[in-house]
Amino acid sequence: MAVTLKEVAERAGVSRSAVSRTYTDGASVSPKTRKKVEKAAKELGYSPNALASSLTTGRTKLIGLISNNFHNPLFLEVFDLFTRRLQEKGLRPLLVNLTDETDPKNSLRMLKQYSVDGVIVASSTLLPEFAKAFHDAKIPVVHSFGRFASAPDVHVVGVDNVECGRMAARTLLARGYKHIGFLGGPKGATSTIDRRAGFMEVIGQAKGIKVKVSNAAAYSFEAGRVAMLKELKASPAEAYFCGDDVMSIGALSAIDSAGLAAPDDIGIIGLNDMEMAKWENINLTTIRQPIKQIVDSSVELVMAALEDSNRHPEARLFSCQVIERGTLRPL
Amino acid sequence: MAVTLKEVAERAGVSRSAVSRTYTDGASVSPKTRKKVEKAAKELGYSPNALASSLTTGRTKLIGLISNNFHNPLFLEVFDLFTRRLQEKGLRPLLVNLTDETDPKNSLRMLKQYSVDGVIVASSTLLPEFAKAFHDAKIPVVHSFGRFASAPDVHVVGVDNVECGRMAARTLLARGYKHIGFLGGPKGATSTIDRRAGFMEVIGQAKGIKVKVSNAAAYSFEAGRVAMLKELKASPAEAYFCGDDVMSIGALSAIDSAGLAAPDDIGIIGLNDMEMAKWENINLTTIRQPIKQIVDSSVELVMAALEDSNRHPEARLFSCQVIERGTLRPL
DNA sequence: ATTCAGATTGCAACCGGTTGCAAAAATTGT
DNA sequence: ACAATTTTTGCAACCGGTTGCAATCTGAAT
Repeated sequence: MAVTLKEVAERAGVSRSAVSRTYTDGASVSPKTRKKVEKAAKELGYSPNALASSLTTGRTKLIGLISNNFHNPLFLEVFDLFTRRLQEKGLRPLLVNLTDETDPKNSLRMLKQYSVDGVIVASSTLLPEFAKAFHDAKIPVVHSFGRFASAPDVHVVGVDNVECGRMAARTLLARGYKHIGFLGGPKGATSTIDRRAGFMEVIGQAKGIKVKVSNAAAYSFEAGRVAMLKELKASPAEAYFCGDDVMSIGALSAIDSAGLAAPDDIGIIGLNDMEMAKWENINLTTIRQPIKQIVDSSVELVMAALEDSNRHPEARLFSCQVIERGTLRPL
Repeated sequence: MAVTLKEVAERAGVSRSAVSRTYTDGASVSPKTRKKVEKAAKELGYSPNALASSLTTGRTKLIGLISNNFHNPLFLEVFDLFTRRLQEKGLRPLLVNLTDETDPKNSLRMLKQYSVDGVIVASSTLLPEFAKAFHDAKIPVVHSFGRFASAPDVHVVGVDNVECGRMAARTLLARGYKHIGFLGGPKGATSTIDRRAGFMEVIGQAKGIKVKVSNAAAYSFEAGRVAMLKELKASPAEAYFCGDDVMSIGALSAIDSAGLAAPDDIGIIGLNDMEMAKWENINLTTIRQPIKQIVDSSVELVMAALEDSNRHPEARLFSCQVIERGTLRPL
């Protein structure tokens, strides 16, 4: 079917090794034979079979890109960035959708079958067991958007969610809100737990502030809307820190439905700064996660882990930044 | 590194062939040896190397999933559906991002290197040259969301955009709009060209209707907003058929910025029915593309093409449906 | 012209599997 | 118990590459 190395070798009148060497850099080939080979290859339309070579080299250049976030628009941006960056580095993403997967075993088997060189787990909600399972199978893995730990099991790159919580609280306090709300994502999500801790820490140090805490069922529009609708029934706070941007938009929609408006009646600050947040009809004040940096750093880290597979697990944290838009009262 | 077939064979006290056969269905193995092999495999944690086997079988079960739509939220849904469906069928998506690729050669080389069994091009804006290039290289390819042609070069599955245009026009006429607008996507996009043709056909048959046509620079929020802002300056139509949902949302935002509202001042009908369209604060009347069916059918078709690689190119078209929401005046 | 180091080349074995073929084993019928 | 079938098994070659090694070639130095 496809053109093979052997055919090229015959046509060029050289050995198979010679052909192989022209396509492995660092190998010793004279300019003369290289010319011959390249000529023959071009005529035949040859391109080396990466999978076959992986057999001997032990490297497929395949990276498992694993996620269960296929409903948060932020992740479209994340996939865009990951695929481009991996391509730039000569790696190929094998996309794995873990949406309704509960058993790490299955995904592990799948990844082993395709002998991926490494794995990037891109999710803030995926159970750490998954990343752990890959790690235990000696597959280099980095957990992007994962939870920070000072002594992590696996490489982690993301943001310091505790600090994000503090940042949100400070932002709300600075604007003079006295009654503020923490509207988190799903209760069990580590991101929510951490943000809440930071949030409460700062609030606790302030005086005369009333807080209320609640959780949405998911990081989604609908869950955000439902949660805010519920808030509005029982004396709502003046401003809320919402679990993420898409939840925030749900909350804004609830506010609007109730005949109220942000920031005049209720303030909202989100988290992520996804593309949509800056749409004029949304114009959401939010905390930006530097996703480009997280992605680039994840790729860099997985490559480093490829080189040295018992590299010590590392946590890389990036700082976030408040993006002022129109859903919080001005300073 | 990884456990190989040979080790399992030794441990189980059988030949390598026996092990191989236990994992290829349809092969002849006695229950007894199968037991032994499975035991040894379990103890060793063996899983067969799909890439190595692809060498002899000629099938990698890798499917190139190619797109340049990483900014339209609809495509997150599309990727979700594709990855799940492919996984269900035992295929693995190798994701390729063509965002800034102009030369089909590069992508072709990349796909050949990884000897994908087939390719799914998921994009309505990608140049047909790409799909064509893969097809010429004898790689089974289906173009999802591609342009219908009665004698297509490659397998196509999508919707009949001409009919969508007609449907939009009929919907607007039925609501009594007399001055209507076609606000298309980028001028060169075949989807826009086709929809416009259908739209104008129906309008042409109606009496006393005024039409105006314009194009946005891209299928994006910003382009939709800019285009509508421009419309609003010079006597706008009463209602518009917008290139797609995300453009529609941009247009709605422009309408809102101008102090107007839909549907009271200006009506909008979109196309796609992406998840966001039903968000309460958007509530967009739109034409639904049955993306689940398109995806499932694409996967089915690519699998069929794998079986019979000179299967005659086929176009599969699905019908769309108007989804009534709140951006068009009621009937 | 000779020597020698360094560069280039081909041979052959190997990577982790699959598969056609013939031999061996199990099953069937009588 | 024996022959005829059918099933199971292992051997060995092969898939498309890579790579250690020894042989050959090259050019510079003597």
